Amino acid sequence: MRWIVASAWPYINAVPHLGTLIQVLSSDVYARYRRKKGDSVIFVSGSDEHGTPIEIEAIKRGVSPRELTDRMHSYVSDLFRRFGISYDNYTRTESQTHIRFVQDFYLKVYENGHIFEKETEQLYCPNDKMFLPDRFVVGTCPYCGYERAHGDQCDRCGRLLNPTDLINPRCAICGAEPVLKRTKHWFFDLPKFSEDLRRYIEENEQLPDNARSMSLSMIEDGLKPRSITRDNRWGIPAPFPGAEGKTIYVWMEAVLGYVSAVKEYFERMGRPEEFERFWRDPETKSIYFIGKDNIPFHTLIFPALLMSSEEGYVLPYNVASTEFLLYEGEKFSKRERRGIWLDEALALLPADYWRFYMVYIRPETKDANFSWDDMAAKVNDELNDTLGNLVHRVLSFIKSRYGGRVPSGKLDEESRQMLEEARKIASGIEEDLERVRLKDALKGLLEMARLGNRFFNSREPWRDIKENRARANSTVLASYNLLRAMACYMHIFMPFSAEKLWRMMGLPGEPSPLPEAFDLITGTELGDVEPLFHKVDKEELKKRLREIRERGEVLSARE
RNA sequence: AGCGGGGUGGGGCAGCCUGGUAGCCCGCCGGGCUCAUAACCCGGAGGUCGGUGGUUCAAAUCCACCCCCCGCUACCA
Repeated sequence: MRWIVASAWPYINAVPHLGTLIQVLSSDVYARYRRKKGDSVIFVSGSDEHGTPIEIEAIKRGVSPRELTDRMHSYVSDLFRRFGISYDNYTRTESQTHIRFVQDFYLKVYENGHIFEKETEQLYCPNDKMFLPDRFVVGTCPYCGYERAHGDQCDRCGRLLNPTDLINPRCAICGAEPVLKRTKHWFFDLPKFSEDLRRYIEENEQLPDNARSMSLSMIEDGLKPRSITRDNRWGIPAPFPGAEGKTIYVWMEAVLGYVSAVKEYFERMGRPEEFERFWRDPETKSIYFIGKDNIPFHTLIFPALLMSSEEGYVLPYNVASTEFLLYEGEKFSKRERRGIWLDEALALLPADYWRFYMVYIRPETKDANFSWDDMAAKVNDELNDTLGNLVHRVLSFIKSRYGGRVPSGKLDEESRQMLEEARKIASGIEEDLERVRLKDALKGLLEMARLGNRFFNSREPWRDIKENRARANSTVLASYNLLRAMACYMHIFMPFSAEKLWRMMGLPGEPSPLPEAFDLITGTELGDVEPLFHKVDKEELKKRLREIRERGEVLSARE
C-alpha cells in the first residue's frame, strides 16, 4: 500500500513552539508506523515562508525576506531532525519546484474556467506602500472604544469588525493613516464544487467526526469564492494574464506543497515517474496532520483545488486534526514568553522525553494542557519507573546472573501465555494507530511494560535461579523477548531510546518491522547496560529554562 | 451571535456513536517482594458522571432546555 503522510507546514516567522510539534510529531509517529508495517511511505512537509508577517519581520530585522527565511528554514529543519522527525522531504515554499508547480497548477485551474477576477476596495498604507491585511490595521473599536482593536476583531470586546469600521484607523506597521484603494483580485470558484465536496465527505467515512460535521455544515451554509491573490511583494507571482505584481495567497499555495514536495523528492531521487505513481494512483492513501483550525482548508479547499485541476490527483484519505495545546492553562504567547519553544525544549531534555509527553497528552478530543507538574509526573512515574525500570531490571538481571548471555531453551506454559498477552496488547496498539489514536497506542506500550513487571514479580526468578534453573531461564527468556517486541513498538514513538535499547540488548541494526516483533530470539550476548531514562526535576528544568532565556542560549530566546 | 469541541472520584484522562447500575494512570492508605533507577507487585478507601426536565423496564450514554470553559467564523498564517 502506498501512503502520503504530511503535516501542516509551519509558518517560520519565528521558531515554532511545542504546539506546532504536536502535528509534526503525530505525522512522524504515523509515518514510522506505516513503514514498520511494510507500507511504501513518502512523508513530507516544509517551511511556509511567504506572506505579510514574514515580510514585516524581515523589515524589523533589517534583512531581506529571503535572508530571513533562509536562516529560519535551515534552523527549523535542523530542529526537526534533532527531534527525530523522519521526513523524506522537508522542503520550503521558496523551492523552485514548488514555485513552478504552483504557477502551472493555477494556470491549469484558470484555463479550466474555475478562476475569475473581481475588483475590491482595500486599505492601503501610503507610507509602507502596501495593502494591509485586516489584521494589520489598528484603531479604536466603534463598540467599546478600545484603542488597540484590530481590523478583523476587537481583542477587548470580541466583536468582529471590518477594517473600515475602525475609528481613527492606523497602519499596524508604521502608524500612518491608511487610505482606501481599489485593487483587483483573482478568486477560486469554490461554490461550484459544493456537490462534489459533499459527496466526497460523505463517502469517506474514515474522516474524523469533527472534520466531517464542520465541513458539511459549512457546505450547508453555502461556500464562498476564495481569493487566491494578494498584493504582497513576498510570494509566488500569480501567473494569470493581467495579474502582474500580484502574488498567490500563502494558504492557497502552501497546501499545494503536499503535492510539490513529493514531486521534488522523486525528481531528486532521479525517479520522477514515481511522483505520478503516488499522486495519481487512486489507490494511494494520503493523511494530513493538522490543528482543527485548518480543517476547512484540508477537507474543502484543498480537495476542491485538486478536483479543479482535472489532473487526477488523489483526494485526501484522512485529515487527522487535533485540538489545541495550552501552556499552564493559557494560550502560548510569544509576546509574553509564555510557552516553550522547540530549541529551548531540546536544550532542556532529550527529544524522546518530549516525544513521549507530547504524544501522551495529544489533544485528541479536547484542548490539552502542558504543565510542568504533569510533565514531570508522567515522565517519572510512567516513562521512567514503569518502562525504564522494567528494561533495567531485566537486562541487569541477565548481566549479573547470566553473565550477560540470554539463555536458550524452552518457554514454559506461563511464559508463553505472557507473550501471548503481550501480542494482544500489541495488536491493540496497531488498531489504535490505524485509527490515529496515538495517545492510546502509546499507553499500550506502557501496558506491555506493566505486564512485564507483573510477570517478573510473580515469577521471582531471583529465587528460581538457585532452586529451579529451568524456570528462571524461561522467565528471563520471555522477559527478554518482551523487551524486544517493546523496542519495535517503541521505535515508532521514541526512536532514539528504542535504538539504544536495541543496542543494549545486543541486537544488530534497527528494531525489527512489526510483523517480526515477536519472533523468538535466544542466546544473545548483551551490550553495555545502563538506565534507559532518568527522572526529571521540574524545579531544575524551570530554573534551567530561565537561564537559557537570560543568557540567550538559543535563537528563540533572542528573538 | 453563529458553528464546533469540552464539563466523569484529589489531579490527568477513557467510556457516550452501537443505552443495562463507571474504567485507566497518577496520588492517598494498608500489605508483599528485594532482580531493578527508594524502583516493582497485590489489596483498599474515594465518583451517581455540569444543572433541570423528558424518553425507556433501564441513561454518564438518547432527546429538550439551561449554566460554565475553550476554539473557529473563511484578507493572521
